[in-house]
Amino acid sequence: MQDKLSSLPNWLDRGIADIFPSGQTSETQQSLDGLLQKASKINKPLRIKLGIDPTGCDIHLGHSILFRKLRAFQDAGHIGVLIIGDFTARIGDPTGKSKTRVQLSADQVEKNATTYLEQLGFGQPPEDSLLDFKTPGRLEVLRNSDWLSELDLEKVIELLGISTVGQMLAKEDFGNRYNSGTPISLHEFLYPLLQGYDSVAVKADIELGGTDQKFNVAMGRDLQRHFHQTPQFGLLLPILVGLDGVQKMSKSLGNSVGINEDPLSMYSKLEKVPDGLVRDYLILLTDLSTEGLPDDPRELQKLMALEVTASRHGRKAAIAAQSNAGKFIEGVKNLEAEVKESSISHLEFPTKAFYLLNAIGLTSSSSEARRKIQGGAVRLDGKKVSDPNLEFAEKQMLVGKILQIGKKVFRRLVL
RNA sequence: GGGUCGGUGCCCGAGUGGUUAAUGGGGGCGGACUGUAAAUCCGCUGGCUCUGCCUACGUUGGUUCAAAUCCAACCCGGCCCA
Repeated sequence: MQDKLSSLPNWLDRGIADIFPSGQTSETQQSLDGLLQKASKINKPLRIKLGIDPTGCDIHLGHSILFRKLRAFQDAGHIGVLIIGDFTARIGDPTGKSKTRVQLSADQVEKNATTYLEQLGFGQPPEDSLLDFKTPGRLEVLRNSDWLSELDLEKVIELLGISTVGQMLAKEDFGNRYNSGTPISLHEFLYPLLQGYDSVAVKADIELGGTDQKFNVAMGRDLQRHFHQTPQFGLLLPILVGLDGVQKMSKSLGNSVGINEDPLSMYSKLEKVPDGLVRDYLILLTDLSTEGLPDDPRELQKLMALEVTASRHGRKAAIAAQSNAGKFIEGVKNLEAEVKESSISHLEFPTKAFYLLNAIGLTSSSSEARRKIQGGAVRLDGKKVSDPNLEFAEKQMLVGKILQIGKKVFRRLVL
């Protein structure tokens, strides 16, 4: 097992959670290593499937692990087959879900897909983007509605016959939901089958996915076998734990870092990930060698934040972000150029402190603004504001000053 | 389809006629501390230019001076039976 893994090239081996099948080579089933060697011998690139659900709009670092690996395959000369699950998105992957997904309109799905591709670097030179869209023969972008919307009932029944209720309930998410009495709709059983059918449709040699996709990827193998194809390999990558250090990175959990966030935000978020995660982040999100890393946890944190930021924005921007982040922490005194500005020109004077906070969007309600002030979180030019009803008679009392909530949120007030 | 139990704030979960914007826990946010963190302690956690007003306990109606709490219908779900 160990030998087998180590025989893989380094670009492929780094940060892998699971490869299956991983058993010894047999007559009918070769190892992944063997498959790669054969491909290079006969000069036939492999087809690497990666499916994405265009349900949200923002790609975060957690997603980027998969794209980074797909890119590595591209750079090694293989074909990335990016499947936009425009059809399956309408069902919703039940993985890890306990609630019904909102049904997306076809328009919305299409819009999301476009945003996804832009974020992945569509139209950009390969050196600036996550995936290589430019080099001929390295990427296919497909939509699974192309083949899934063609399925007739007979075919659907055939697909349903390939799996059993027992197998479905053996899937962790379904099993948990079933045992805890949480509803499972029948159509959700279709999701793994349809995703598996994608593998048949694109004749995938390898499918990339997070470890939570094991069931779906394995289902792809079953379907390929059923349709007389050579079953794909499953290459599972770890799920990135989010900034909270507990749950997987997810925008809705508020523990994520968007792939296109500005360098300062990205760096600031990354430099405070829990110590236990720092090495994982380095391995999964950068190409940095794990040899000779600093022992001091704080230094390691900073290094990781710098490297990850650099991988997205370039080294120069990352270094600037690191220096600015330091100023944020030292406090408002040293803060100069890099503060966001908020216009107060639309405000009517006299105005009260809590109203100001809400009007420039620092809080989501005026009640919240009152609470923040009462809780001692608000400062104006470093001086604590403790009365929500504090009045400012005219603009001149505020222009140029810096309004602060907590330790990390600053706004310079301008006209 | 029948029986039965249930649907409460971001989540879980108390409350079964009246100091209930609704106990408690989680999460989140803020303060102290610190490595910017973790752990710990403290505070906040519906909306509104707020000494007050408004909207909230699946939905809609009803009973009552008064309902999350009682009644009816409907919607949604679990379990058992078919």
